[in-house]
Amino acid sequence: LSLLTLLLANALVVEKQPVMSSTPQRPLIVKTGVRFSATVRFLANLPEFKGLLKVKAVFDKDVEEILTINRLRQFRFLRDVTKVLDVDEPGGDLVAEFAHMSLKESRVKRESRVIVTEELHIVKFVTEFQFAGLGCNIEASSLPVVVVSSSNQMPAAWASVMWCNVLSSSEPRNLLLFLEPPPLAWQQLSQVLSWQFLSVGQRGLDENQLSMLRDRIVDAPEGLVHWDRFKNESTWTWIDGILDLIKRHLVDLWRDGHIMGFVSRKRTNVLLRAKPTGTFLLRFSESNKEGAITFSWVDHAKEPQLHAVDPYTKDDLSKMSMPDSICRYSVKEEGNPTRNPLLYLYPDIHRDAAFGLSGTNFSAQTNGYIGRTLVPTSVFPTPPSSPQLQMEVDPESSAEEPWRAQELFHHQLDVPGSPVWSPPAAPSTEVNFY
Amino acid sequence: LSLLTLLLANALVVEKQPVMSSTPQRPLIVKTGVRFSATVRFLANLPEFKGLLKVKAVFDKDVEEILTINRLRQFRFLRDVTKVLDVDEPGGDLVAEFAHMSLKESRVKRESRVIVTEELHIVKFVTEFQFAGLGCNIEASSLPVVVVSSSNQMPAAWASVMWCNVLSSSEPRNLLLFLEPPPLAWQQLSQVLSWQFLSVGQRGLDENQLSMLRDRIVDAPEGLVHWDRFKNESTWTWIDGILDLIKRHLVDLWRDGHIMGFVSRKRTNVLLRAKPTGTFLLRFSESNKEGAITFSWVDHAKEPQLHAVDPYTKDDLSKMSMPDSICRYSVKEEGNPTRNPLLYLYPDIHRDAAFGLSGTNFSAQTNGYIGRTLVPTSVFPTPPSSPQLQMEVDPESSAEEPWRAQELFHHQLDVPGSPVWSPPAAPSTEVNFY
DNA sequence: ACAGTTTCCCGTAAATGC
DNA sequence: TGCATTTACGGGAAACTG
Repeated sequence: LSLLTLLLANALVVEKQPVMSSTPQRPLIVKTGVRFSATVRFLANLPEFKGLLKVKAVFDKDVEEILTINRLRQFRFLRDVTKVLDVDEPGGDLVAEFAHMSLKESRVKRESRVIVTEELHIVKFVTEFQFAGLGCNIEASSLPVVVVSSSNQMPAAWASVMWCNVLSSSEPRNLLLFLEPPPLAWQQLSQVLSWQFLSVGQRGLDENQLSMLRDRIVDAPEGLVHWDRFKNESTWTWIDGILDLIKRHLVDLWRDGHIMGFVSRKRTNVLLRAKPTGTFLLRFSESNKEGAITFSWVDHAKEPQLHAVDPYTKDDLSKMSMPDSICRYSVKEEGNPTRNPLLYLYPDIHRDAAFGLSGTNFSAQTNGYIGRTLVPTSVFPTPPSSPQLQMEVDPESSAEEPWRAQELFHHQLDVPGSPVWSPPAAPSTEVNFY
Repeated sequence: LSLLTLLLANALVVEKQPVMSSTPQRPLIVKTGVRFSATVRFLANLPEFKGLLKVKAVFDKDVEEILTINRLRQFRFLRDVTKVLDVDEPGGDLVAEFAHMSLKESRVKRESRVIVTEELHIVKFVTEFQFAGLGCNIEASSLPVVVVSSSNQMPAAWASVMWCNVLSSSEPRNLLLFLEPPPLAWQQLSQVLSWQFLSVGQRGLDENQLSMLRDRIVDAPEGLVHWDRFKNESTWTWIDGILDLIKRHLVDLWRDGHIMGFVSRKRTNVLLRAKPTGTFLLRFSESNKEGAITFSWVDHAKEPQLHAVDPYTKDDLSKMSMPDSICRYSVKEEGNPTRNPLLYLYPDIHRDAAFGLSGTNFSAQTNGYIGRTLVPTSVFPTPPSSPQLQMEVDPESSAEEPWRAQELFHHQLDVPGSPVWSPPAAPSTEVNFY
């Protein structure tokens, strides 16, 4: 009998994914009061057990030892907690699908050294099996679960899940991981980060992007990243804000590799300086707390000169999409007609080839009304009037004469090759979470 | 004893208002699962009853006769349904405050000829009073209550409440009012409508506005408005959309009387035609299903000519406020510098006096980044230019071909005196960027 | 007072019911 | 199938709680 028990214990497998999210991007985080689902699959294909195996979900079973050290929050299921294993399709496995699970916190005094998004919980599925008068219990366990009560906890929860998943390959499962969170090698962390971008934006991070992130995140010479440092505002919160920005507004551009994104200001200057006037690139703001993206362009009017527009946040992009913001961008200099200084996406893609003449342009009169459009506009100070503006505007350049446009045209023909940064061929590096 | 009963019955008064809304604009509508509060006050100041009167809230008490005709939805309270009358402040009345009431629908088969937002319900507060071994019951009743389950039912619910409130002064309370809803005299309805605007926007409707509404709403010569007509899309739904627009984006402008709003296109033309070029007014779109607002202006360039911009919906106004949209509005005519054609708010208030140089203007460079602003722009076709070009003038024309830039440049120098449009005396009529 | 955490609730989208 | 009505839940803000 004990042999049978072991066999069955290894035969139960738990699949768990959030309901409502067709692309399960952020699994293993459960929000109280929001339903989720789990499927338990009996791997040994023994249809003769059909109807005999009743599975029950139990939250945080057998973690008493944890509660003596850390008094974590306790939760209970609201409904739907037992199912009978049954064949899904003819000849298929025995499965039980828990479709409408939902957690509610049991109000007990919490007393823990870790914050709630560092609490790791477990959902166990227990089978009680009656056979020839003898009973035995079989269990299957979910991956560690982070329970949140509000979506404002999602970024922190997601950080925990990432950290956990990286460590699970090397360490035995440890629900008290965050009491003494081990550091991660950059090599490991970078892969998980890249996978985030792949998951959210259908494209991972390339060498150059990872290199910039490494410079920003890793300070220790050994190449380790510590949990406290990773979790702080200028690391994960910053990256998560960018992921959010991509998810909401930039999926297409990111997927197509039109966003260099993680590139320092210094390197931006180096790259663009070697290019003709009007070459620009997109990069994420390094200072902005919430995700933000800006474009920088080069102007060789007299001497090489670099400009960057005030970064766009999600609020800005909800007013006008990035392609529109680029294609309609206007610079106004006193005495000159407005113009769009953005001509070539680095290295040498024509602006409209990359960003299209997207969306609605000026609409004609409709129904007797005059159409209108918002035009993103920057005003450039005119040379004589701006001595106090210490910024990057070269007071001499100012593009007032028509010959300058000729120069632009000349540059356009004179496009050299040699892309310093080339988009990766296909999203490659990935970490499998399932 | 029966005398005492009567006395007490008249002495109970119910105050009812939604929690969470400091200005109780839309009361007597309760949403399932959302808490509301009610205060029951015992008018006869008899502190000796303190602690003896227990009040219980009952939903739809004694409306059995209604259920035989109309099988309405049934609801029950989730919690907090009994309170003991107590003195609030020293020497004050006896009151009971039901602070956390909330309704849940009891699932029974509904079978009614009216839609759910026409169902009228009642909350009764019942007192059981024990005195010298004798008991008597005292009741107090709320005003009719409309119960909704989602905020998408609020406009319809609000229509019912308005209709009800007008009729309650002339008719006895009738929970089956909407089986045969009586028509309303315009005189009555108009007052309620005006009060809505007062409540939402701190200013009621004036004679002219009401007159326009009357023309639109009342068709019967007797001056009656019928419920079915009022409730339809082009009446209440339209008005409610405008109320919503005011509440979200236009409170200040409405309060200050800068929005004429309800004025026909024809009358707009008459008013503006008699005014100098650049005079404009704000009116609500009559065709747009959701609330929308437009501005019309007059131009005496050659012959008197009226223009109106494509109306702004709440989506548009969430991208840029109305004052900003007005103060930064730009018209682009080929060969001319852009200009703002809006000079004087009807009758003769200078634009900036009414709408200020509101909000953030073009910000200079911040943190090394170049500031940017959205400029609402319309392109006007120029008479002589090719007829098929009358729309779709690319605003940027990005100076890619030198001859084209020269042409633009030439045009710019060749600015004719623009006799059509004369600048006003006060600060610059140009779009102010700083 | 304050930070961490949860609850509340609008508005939209999806699901449900008839 | 379509419409009426309810449920689901993300996200922002208020409320809670030590």
